[in-house]
Amino acid sequence: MAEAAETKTVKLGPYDPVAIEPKWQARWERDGLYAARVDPKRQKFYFLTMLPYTSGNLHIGHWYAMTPSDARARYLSRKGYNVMYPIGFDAFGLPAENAAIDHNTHPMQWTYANIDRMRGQLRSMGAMWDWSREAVSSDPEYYRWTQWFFLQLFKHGLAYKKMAPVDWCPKDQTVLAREQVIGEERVCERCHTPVVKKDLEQWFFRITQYADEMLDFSHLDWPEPVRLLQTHWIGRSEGANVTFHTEAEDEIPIFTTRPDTLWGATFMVLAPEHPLVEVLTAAEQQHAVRKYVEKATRQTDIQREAVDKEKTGVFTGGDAINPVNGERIPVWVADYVLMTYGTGAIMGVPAHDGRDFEFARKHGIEVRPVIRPPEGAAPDGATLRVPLVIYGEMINSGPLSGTPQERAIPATIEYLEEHKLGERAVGYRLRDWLISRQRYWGAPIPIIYCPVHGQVPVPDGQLPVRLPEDVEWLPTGQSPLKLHPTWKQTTCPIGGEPAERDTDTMDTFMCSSWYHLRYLSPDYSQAAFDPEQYDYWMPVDTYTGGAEHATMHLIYTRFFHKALRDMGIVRGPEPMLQLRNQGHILGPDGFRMSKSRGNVIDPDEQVREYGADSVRAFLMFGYRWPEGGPWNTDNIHGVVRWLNRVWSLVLETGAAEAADGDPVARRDLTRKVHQAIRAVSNDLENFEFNTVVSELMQLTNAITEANQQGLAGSTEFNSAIETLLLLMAPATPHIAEELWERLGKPYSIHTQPWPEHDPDLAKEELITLVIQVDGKVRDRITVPAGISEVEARTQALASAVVQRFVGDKPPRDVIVVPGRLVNIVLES
RNA sequence: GGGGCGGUGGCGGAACUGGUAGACGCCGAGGACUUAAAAUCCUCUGAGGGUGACCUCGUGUGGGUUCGAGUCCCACCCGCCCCA
Repeated sequence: MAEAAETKTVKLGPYDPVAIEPKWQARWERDGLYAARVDPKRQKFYFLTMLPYTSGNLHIGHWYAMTPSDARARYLSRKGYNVMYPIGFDAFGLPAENAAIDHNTHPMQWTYANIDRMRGQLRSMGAMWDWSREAVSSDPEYYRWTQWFFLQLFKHGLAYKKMAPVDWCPKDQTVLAREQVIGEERVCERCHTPVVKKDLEQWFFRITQYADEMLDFSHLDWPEPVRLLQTHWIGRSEGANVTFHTEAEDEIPIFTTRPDTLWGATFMVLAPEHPLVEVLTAAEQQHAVRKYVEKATRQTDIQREAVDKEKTGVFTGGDAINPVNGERIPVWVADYVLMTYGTGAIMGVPAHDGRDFEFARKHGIEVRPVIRPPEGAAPDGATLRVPLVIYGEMINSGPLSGTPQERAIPATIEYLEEHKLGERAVGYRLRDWLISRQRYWGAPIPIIYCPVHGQVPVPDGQLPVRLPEDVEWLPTGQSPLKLHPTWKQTTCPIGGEPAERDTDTMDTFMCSSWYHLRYLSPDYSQAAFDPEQYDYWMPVDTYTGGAEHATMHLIYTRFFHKALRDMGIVRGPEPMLQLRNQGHILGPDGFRMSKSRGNVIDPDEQVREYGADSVRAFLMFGYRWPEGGPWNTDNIHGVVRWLNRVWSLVLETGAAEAADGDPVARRDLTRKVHQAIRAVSNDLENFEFNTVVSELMQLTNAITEANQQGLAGSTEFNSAIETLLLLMAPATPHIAEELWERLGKPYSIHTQPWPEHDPDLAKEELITLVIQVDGKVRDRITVPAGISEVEARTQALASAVVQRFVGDKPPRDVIVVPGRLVNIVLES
């Protein structure tokens, strides 16, 4: 008894998050509360959230992405899973160099200073990160393995070097992956400078080899929009490869999804960069073609493909032979055909393609319909006003005329194969992944060029190929490593000849394609990861991050996994089983936060002012997580008030003498508690964080009311308070721990089992039965929850209000929805 | 042009498989406490009308299905994203 009295001596005082939060953060870390260890007896859960780029300051957006994830990871841990929730830094990349230029420092210094600052900021969230698993992609012991993976891809024929026209950013002085060129204006995603084309020898990964497999999402619980985005990005299309010829027998291969329109080809178009342009151009067209090609290459990158753009082009003066009918058709050069897409040449079928139609009409080329619309007569090409982008019966198609719609494409392909003119083919929009970068701050490509042995991989024992620190890394268009006086000079690992290193670095998406593996064992030196850790933890069970990574990181990392799987390095069809995307927090003005706009919300300031728990709870409460929205300076007050109310409610009632109170009120309170357990659990499970907080607020309101009814000190009341704290702990870990301790409960609240709800206790005894007349609510009566349909009907008809509407006419129908409503139908 | 997502009070947002629209919170108004203010607490708060407990309207617009539609179907408008 004396002991009980002592535990109830509770210190009062104002809620001061700034005082309690760092204290608990330090304690949790000291105690290794969140260190995840392999434990075969327990069900593992690998919970991964996209790692931050080391941009210098954590953004409120990071909080928005990470703290609800953390709450869910905490919930799963309390449910009994052995949860691993790691964190690290995506530390290589262009912004480090650009910022270093601005700040007149070294990219490495800039990056590591940022990491230090960001570690502090991340700690202030009070998340359950296992810091012992931290990995930094710019550490030599990390990129050693990035390089090793590159070599594995190389050795398995998945990395190759080729000359290619690539997108070059003149400002950042580097090539970009196609994914990094954005918008109609085709600008660099970082600096928004229009990109230009350049021919360079570059390293590519054969991601296209996995195109088909990546269209299979059957192993994944990923959001439909991301799956669609990836499907469209991969862009599989079925059709045929057909080889046209020039009169000089040069081959012009094309890919078409509409082989059934081959007889309607009345011209061909080559991309300006197409090697045959020069060959085909007639003497009298030389000047015009050369001028056009020059102009096109210069503006290649600006709106070349835009649909609304005028279809410009020039005639080469040369002809090609249509293989199916031997007809000579003129070959044009036009910039609406891209060298990087397909084969860089197309057949022009103006009658049945929008862009070809526009081009033909503009340049006076014949339009010849070869497909009859399902209803109606054969159209006349001369008077056709819109292209017939349709499927139908083949006409004007030589031996295949009359082939019905369903047979048109297969029949044509059979014809092509039979006559050796072409064959069935599958085309993809997806291109191989260009990974070379002519910049400094990245992992060097571990290849040595030997005059005798050619491309020679750096032997594993010599990894990592370290990035030299003493370089002039300012952008010049050349790789900085190339300009270093000695770095590139080496000897051939095979024959010892003087040789040169590759001086490019790798796209940073390479680093982030496997970071989930480094988290398994960041200090492991025998391999990229410790197999024992892999066997236990992989695959990632839940992955959270922004949907904007759908066609980049999320495709690359799937490719990477599948490639490694085929090499026997990893197992399983996919690396990340469940994906959930959060939206974005905008500035209070509704625009994207940016320094130039001055609408950036600094999380540190918010934490100083309101405390981490309030910021966390507000970010969960104020938005639909997948959608996000503008930061709302007012709404956070509601959450702050709530936590203050919880604080004083718990502390004021914690010392209450044992009491009973009204039994009905006690049962009501218990019901609310069990309903809250059910709701909070469901919503954490389903990533519905806004209602998690609203349910916790409702439970707080119910307990406050119970307190006013004099229930404080009763078993039910104490249990309600305890449950409230247990349920709050994932969302607001610090205040929950602090109050838990002040109530004399055992450390730590974060290792307490998650409460289970009892369905019987959660069940309502009385319900409000809605009574409608002709679908309009006319009355509400309170009835026992288990009321029979007959009884519900009787009581509804007896309602005085209803009587007024019903009168003496017998109702046409009465619909009873058990537990919900009765609808009395009078009219038909 | 194609595809995706969304449109609910002054605001953020709730609403289970079609069944009480607006939970929870913000803002606002009134009141209590205070010398006063802040904080806190209480009441009200979709619109219109009858001045409490009554009716009408109301989930982007127009149609439809249904006893009943925010929810399902068709057409359209607007916003955001992706692709051309």
